[in-house]
Amino acid sequence: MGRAPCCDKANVKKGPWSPEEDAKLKEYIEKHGTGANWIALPQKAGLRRCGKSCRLRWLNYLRPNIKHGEFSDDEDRLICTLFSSIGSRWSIIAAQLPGRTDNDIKNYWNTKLKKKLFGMVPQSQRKTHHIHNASFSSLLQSFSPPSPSPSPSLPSPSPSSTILYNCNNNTYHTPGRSFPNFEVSYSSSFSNSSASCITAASVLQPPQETLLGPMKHYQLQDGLRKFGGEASCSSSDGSCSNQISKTKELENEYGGATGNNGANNGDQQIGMHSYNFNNEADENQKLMASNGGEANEWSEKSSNGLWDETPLDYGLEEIKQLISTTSCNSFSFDENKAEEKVMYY
DNA sequence: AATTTTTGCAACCGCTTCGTG
DNA sequence: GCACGAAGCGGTTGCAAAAAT
Repeated sequence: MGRAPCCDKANVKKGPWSPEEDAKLKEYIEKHGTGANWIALPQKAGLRRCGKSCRLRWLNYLRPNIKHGEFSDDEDRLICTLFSSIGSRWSIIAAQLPGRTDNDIKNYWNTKLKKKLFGMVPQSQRKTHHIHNASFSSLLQSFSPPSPSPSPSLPSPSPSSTILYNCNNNTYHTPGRSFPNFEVSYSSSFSNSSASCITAASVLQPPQETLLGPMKHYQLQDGLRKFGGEASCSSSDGSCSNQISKTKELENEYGGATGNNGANNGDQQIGMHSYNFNNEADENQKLMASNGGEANEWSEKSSNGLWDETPLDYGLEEIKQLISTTSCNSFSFDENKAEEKVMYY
């Protein structure tokens, strides 16, 4: 037995709204409000539409003070900061951007901002990713989760070693050490060894209970799927799931939670991506050898991938500027604004 | 000029959360 | 505490317009 439909599908119009329908809906809501009942509204307003559809049309398009068009740099930064803090919780992000809807921001992120931030890497340059040591560290910091800071006992990447990324379980590690409490989606850089060549790198929240709170899995992974395929996906069918555990209060996600911060998986490794912080080929070779050649396996796989986009010119400084202008740590969730939005509905 | 591909975004779908009895 | 229905939310889809070939 399936779920009861929210409306009579057979008698409901779908697809784009006509100006007449818009006018009817607007007029009705301006006169009567929503009556806190979207299901009953279309009938009262004389519309052959599903209540959900009416709600969406009103919220995303018809209600007053909706802002359309270009996002400002400030808005970009705010979106990035919030995204790096709370993930793809668009309604919360939208509450911080007056006049913007969650749908708008979601679309903007998926179609433009993500590309701006992460750029794309040509297929020919996907084998070994040489990342400038300091730059990568900076980037890790940019994406690191909000306060409280990770425990000093939480393993962190060695700044001068190679990192192997295991796309099967989304962990990374250096030889002899693994870091199951962090996730790194693959990053990309170019043969140019300058510090500004990184276009994509992100540290994701720990995939399991940690000192920072419950498991979270930011949608950055999903974002990267388009650019690189399998490496950014965690599930076996290639899909990328949003594993952010929803709790009633955001601070529960970040504050105070205790958990397992040291339970690593030993040294089991299935290296798929390799990152050479020192840009030293021989070091990387050693690593590959010590890893049973699995880094090579990845190289072969990736070279077959469809990754022919042109990299965007987003250097580290720009990313840092973009993200760190509003520090993650200084971000605070404004419950009042979110509440305002809810009440406006 | 015609066709194909890409992009942007409105709208839909279905799951989760919330409120109420 | 449970069941149910409505609202909220985020991922995905479909399609028109723009860009590329």
